[in-house]
Amino acid sequence: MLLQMKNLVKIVFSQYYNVMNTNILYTYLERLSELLRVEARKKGAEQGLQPIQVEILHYLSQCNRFSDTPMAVTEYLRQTKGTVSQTLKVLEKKGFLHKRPDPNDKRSVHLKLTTAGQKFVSEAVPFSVFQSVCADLSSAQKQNLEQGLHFLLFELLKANQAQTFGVCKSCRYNQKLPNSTFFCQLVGEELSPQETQLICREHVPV
Amino acid sequence: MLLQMKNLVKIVFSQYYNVMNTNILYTYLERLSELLRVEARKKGAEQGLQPIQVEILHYLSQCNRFSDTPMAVTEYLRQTKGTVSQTLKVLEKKGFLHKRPDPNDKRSVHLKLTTAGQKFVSEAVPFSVFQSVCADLSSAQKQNLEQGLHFLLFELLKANQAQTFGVCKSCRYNQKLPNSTFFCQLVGEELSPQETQLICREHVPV
DNA sequence: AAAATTAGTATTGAGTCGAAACTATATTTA
DNA sequence: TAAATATAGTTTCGACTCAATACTAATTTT
Repeated sequence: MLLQMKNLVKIVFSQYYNVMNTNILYTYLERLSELLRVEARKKGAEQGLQPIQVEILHYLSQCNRFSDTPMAVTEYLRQTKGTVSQTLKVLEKKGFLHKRPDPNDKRSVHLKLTTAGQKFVSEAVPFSVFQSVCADLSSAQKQNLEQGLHFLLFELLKANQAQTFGVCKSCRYNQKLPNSTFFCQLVGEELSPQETQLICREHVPV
Repeated sequence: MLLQMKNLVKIVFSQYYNVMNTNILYTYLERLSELLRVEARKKGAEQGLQPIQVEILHYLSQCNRFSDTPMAVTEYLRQTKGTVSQTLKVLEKKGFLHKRPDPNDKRSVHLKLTTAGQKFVSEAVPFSVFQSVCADLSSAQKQNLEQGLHFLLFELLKANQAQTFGVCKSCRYNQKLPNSTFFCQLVGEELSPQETQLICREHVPV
């Protein structure tokens, strides 16, 4: 590398300079994004999984029972339903999830992780390097980052008129009942405390 | 949507609960990353460009004259040189860049954006929605975010033994000369002030 | 009862991506 | 200085993503 640079010393050729007017935040996010993607690819490759497949498994491990359908995955990942349908087919064939027909709507199916799917997510997401780097953040730094990213994410989603896919705990429709359970005013059903920590496609921020 | 949820009220079926042990920071980054990618895809689609092609053009608009080769792009995006070679071929065919042989090393080529390439980057990166959302951040928030992301990015790169690809201004080898120019102690060449704001593949943080 | 909407699948073509094999040039070493 | 090694880049292959389009079947609206 050094040697190669010694040669570069001799090089002289014209060079236009681009003004650096681009947002540094964008550059950081773009790089981090690419890095995460490459990391997810590496992790997934051990099981023959693509990055998008890893993301789908991760989503399915976090979503509630109203949000585990192909359409919900489609909205979450902001892709077309055809694309998602194909990828789900691959994941099913590989044994990471299976489909259960909805008992009430015959058009609809529910996606459930198999044991292999759950195992993969719990072991591989988020990958260990990321976790150890996060551990080095001070709690103030961590909170600042979380707040900032939350703001960016939700504002971008708002601008795209997309669902926020937050957890019930932070949803307008979620109501605390006296007996330490919760109630969703949209679906009109009771939710256990654990359930309020899962992602919902109908989430509306308070 | 509402109507559909009314039906869900009737649904009763077993549900296992996954413990939410995953890092919220990771989930935010993963989603932001996917959102940025989708957005880049949309922007690029108008010109027939894929997300990765947009990223390559963006990189080439920011890198210095020692870092505009296929190998540098490969390292920056952390992919294989074969993949990058293919993508560059497409970008060249589409008229967004052209290749210039290196006068000193006959193996090497330099990638230069065409006018169309420069025009695309300056208009499309970062996309306008992102810019307007960033404008709503307080300067303190912005600084916190920048610091936090910078930390995550550089620590992850360090963990992967990857080059940091920072700008000369923040490089160990960069030396300020009295006459408001700079000097790179690695390549042994003078750098103009503008040049010190460009990305270098040999960057080593101070 | 007819029309419109919704959930999901299948097909097609351009492109990504890693792996592997390859060419040509440059550097190291013996 | 000749041989071995390293480096920059290209090509080919096969599995996969992805948007677009067309499609089926079920459900809701009119």
